[in-house]
Amino acid sequence: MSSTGSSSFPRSQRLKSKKVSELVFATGLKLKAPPIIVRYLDTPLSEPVAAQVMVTVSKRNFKRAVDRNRIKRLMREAWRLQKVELENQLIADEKQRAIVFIFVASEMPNYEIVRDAMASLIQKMLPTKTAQD
RNA sequence: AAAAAAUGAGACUUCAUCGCUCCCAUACGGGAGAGGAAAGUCCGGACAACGCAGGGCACCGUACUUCUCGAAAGGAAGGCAUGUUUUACAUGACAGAUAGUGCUACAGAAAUUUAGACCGCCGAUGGCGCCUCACCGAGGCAAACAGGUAAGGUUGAAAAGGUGAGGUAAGAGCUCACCAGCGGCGAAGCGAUUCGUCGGCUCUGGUAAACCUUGCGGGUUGCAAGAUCGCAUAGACUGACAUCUGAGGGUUGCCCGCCCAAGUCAGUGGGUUGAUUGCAUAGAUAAAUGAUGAAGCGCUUCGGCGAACAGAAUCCGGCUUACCAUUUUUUUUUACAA
RNA sequence: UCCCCGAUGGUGUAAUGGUAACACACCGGUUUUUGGUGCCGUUAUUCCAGGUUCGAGUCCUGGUCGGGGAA
Repeated sequence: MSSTGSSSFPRSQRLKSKKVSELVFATGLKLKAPPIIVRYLDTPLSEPVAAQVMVTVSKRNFKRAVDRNRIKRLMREAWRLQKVELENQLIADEKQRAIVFIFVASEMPNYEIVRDAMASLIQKMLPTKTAQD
């Protein structure tokens, strides 16, 4: 496991396992900060990282691949720049976490909306973690 | 000058910081990184597997000519047809309806192996009736009985060439002239085709984006093809057929042919379903190509915006569809000036 | 990525190239004291745009939307 958090986001920090993702959708905790919903679960991961993240956008709301690609890139960028605090907390607690971000609105967002929603979600995930301890 | 249409170009640029994917490097570090359509998947090709040689049928595609491209339903030039603002553009699945079969509703008298007589026209010829001529017989009149007739009317998308003249009892390509279509011959052209001439019109409605016929072309399946490694494994039971005069299999939509052949097929019930490669001078596999700031440039309703269509998944060529600002060329219309 | 299908009233389905039919639902009328039942009626640019044909839901071409399959 990498010793400290940083603002890089390599492939090893992407959630790719079908089993883990199904487990997250079935039993993970759920938090809302419109227009994003997050589901997450503390579980052992295949790679030695603090967290693995997946972002999704429904094809039903955004028909064109260009729009879906842009929203997913904005969400990844917002996560990359704000994840350090949560990562450090997880490393301190020696836990691994699988996280899925779901974009549920049907209108194109700008970067400020995505960044603020992501910040709100990360702050919400921190207290619940500390409360369990 | 404006508007509209068609057509071609164009598809923001540079720098810095933080990141992402791949490659090179021991390391520091360095390099590459979405489109004109990446789209639709409509054509064609590369590549791959299958067939053990080969042949036939079925099926599918295609259809004016010449040239061109590795090939194609692509491109260029030309011919013909249709349309229009009619002589210049646009469009065209432009082989065959005289090989055969089918369909052609309703309406209409009649809708296709020279059809069809409802109204109409005629009734020369034959017959019935009446009248006149003093006979045999001849002539006339009326009706429309037999019958003739496709000129005219009616229906329909379509009624069996069109117009005119002759002809006839009335009519009819029955005859003639011109036109249209068909066929033969000659000339021009590589050719599609065009022009001229002759012939008969007894055989000629439409539909082939109906079956079909003719010519030409196509083996089938697609990177989830395929290859390698790994993991698992299984025998059993039931039924059928057969053991060289041979079941079954290779074998594909089918058949012939060819090859293998002692066990095979079907069902019940079980096991496995990971990775690498294929794969690229962008290149992954829950799928990278982004965010922020500055300057320039463009637009602006002076707030600002970076645009429209749109995001590589084996690759290449073409087609089709979508498309903002700016701009090239052409055409048309309107206005103004000379 | 590759290969295939489909689209008909509000819903579910029909329809040899020849008047778009049936059932349920909705709405209106009628019968009934009222409601139900029954009876009568209304409701479709056959997904869109072109083409072939005398005539297209059907045949052909292009597009839009929806659905399915693959080792």
